[in-house]
Amino acid sequence: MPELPEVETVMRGLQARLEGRTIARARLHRPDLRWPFPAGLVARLTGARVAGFRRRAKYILMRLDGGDSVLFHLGMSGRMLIGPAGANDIPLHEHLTLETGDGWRVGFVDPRRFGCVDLLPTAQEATHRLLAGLGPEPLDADFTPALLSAALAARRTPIKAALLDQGTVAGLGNIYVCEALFRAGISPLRLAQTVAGARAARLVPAIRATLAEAIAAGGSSLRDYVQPDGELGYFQHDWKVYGRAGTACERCPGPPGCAGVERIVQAGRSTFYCRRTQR
DNA sequence: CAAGAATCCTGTCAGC
DNA sequence: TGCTGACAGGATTCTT
Repeated sequence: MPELPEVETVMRGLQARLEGRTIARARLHRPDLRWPFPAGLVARLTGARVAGFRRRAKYILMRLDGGDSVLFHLGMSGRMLIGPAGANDIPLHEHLTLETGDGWRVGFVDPRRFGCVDLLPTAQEATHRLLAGLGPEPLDADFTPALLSAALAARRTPIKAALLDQGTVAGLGNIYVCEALFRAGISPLRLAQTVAGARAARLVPAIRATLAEAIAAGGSSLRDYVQPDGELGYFQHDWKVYGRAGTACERCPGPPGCAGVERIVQAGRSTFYCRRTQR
């Protein structure tokens, strides 16, 4: 589920609870998620002070005093739950539990186990195997129409697939790609290399605005990014096309001119779009 | 090489 | 109410 805005919001929630605190206790409840947990993870976490956080694409990096970073990826179903420390029972599918010196508990829950956790020297974040190949951050100033069209110039795949490729631009997933293409008025079926010039000039701000609005919604709807049940980061969204097949497209007058939002399948994944306004 | 398919895993929901 | 099959927001790895 989590794409860039959700990951950003989860990270801010972790920041509020963990930054500057000491991890008094760390527990693993199984040996692996997508890959084995790194050797020495629990030992390194225990007693460590959390120096800060950053996000890169859909990865959360928790920096520890002493120069190591813990990398988290939430996969499809990963969640962070917080609550008071002390309870010894482990919620279903909670695989890693942290407890802070000031009495908070953070649990990493991931039923499908597509997520991952790694431990690396902070100085090597940029060259880590999972981070090295990532494209530009879409909210950074260097993500420009010129940069995007250069990245797309040789791509003979639909723009939908090219934007899902984390090497083109980092952090978009199926939902935000659909939403950004709708906002930009670009068909998901369009060949990636033809997204240049005016189309690239529309797409970059569309991606930025779609993500920024979602992050803002997360920040305003949750106090300290925590839901009442202790879940970090998730919030209600108002999609324009995602999951809305068969409903009216808000930009169109309706039938017979427009069939409304349609669902198609591209590379095995659902795409939602309006064929009248997205060209 | 690039692009599409298969794959990991569990939960949920629609339909019978 | 159970059962079955389709599907889910990711990203690597395998095939073509």
